[in-house]
Amino acid sequence: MKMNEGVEWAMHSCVNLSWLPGEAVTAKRLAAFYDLPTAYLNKQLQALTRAGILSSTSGPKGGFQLARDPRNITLLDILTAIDGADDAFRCTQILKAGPGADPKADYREVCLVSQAMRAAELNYRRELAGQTIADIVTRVEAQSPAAPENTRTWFANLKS
Amino acid sequence: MKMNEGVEWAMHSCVNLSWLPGEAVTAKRLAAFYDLPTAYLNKQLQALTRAGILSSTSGPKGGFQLARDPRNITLLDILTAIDGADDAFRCTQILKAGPGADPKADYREVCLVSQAMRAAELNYRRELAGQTIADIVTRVEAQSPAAPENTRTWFANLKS
DNA sequence: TGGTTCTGGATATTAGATGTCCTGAATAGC
DNA sequence: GCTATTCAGGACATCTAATATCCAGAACCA
Repeated sequence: MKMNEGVEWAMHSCVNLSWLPGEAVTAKRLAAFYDLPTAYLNKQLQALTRAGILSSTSGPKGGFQLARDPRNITLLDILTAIDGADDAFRCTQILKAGPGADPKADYREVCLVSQAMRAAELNYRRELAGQTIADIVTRVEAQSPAAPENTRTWFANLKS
Repeated sequence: MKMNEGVEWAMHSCVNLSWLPGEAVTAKRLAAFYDLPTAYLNKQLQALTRAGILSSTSGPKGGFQLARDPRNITLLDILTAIDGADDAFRCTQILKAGPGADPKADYREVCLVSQAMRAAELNYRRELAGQTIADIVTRVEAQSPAAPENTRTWFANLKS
């Protein structure tokens, strides 16, 4: 059970973009910031855009920026945009192959192993839905007060 | 983010074994019950054995059985045995590549994105640790009172 | 018009999950 | 002791998904 690395990239990208409001940042510059592969990060940013988390503009002076208030972007929003909405535990309904199975039953609903796993995962997602990018940003600024300004000057000084 | 299917197999196997106490059940018979590939299910049962959840005996009349009381086998025990103890979200410490990074810091601990994701996952695991095989069994028996007896007769009548 | 950037599809590469096979060790029954 | 059965575990094959690159097209600015 390993999560898409793009989730990590996307979350950090959103934190950085929250410090650059109203500014379009290109995928190349964001990739350079953390030394990530540009084209692949671009794919993640596209996914965030399709999900309505970022907005994008083409052409020179183009790039990505947050599409809405960081207080309204949850960690679950990002996880879902990058990794999809499917649960990690997938009930393959093995009970259906067992003796005494009801062929009409949907064991993804009925099976109690499946229910227990889904309940735990639902809780996990609920917890991520309660955490916003703004929450993270607040904590980062408390931990490293210079971070916002450092980020802004880094992006301002980056040539290419 | 997709979980190993073996987790599902292992949980259902443990439920079945709880209805056959003191009896050694071969991997072949367990596989036949749900029409699973024998050799591969055997690998999962071996993992459960290494984790101390099952005990195994070789030779004729050999097989697997629960190594301890179902009330003392949690869903987390099984998940960990099959899928390992690693978190799904792996902090790759991309902050380390960023400007102004502390080369000595362990960002798996410091990074606040990482912390938020780890906290949610810890909660998930805590919830699974609170659910035992005995809990599942109790619910299954409430839902399908005939299940234990049906399982026992099925295994008793199975020839090969 | 030319250069820049996002969009999205095609494709390559790699890692992990899934599944099979085989040898060896343990064990029960004869 | 001999044989058949079963687990233990490594080697290997296959398949799928993640990771990564590339390119043609559209949007956009100067």
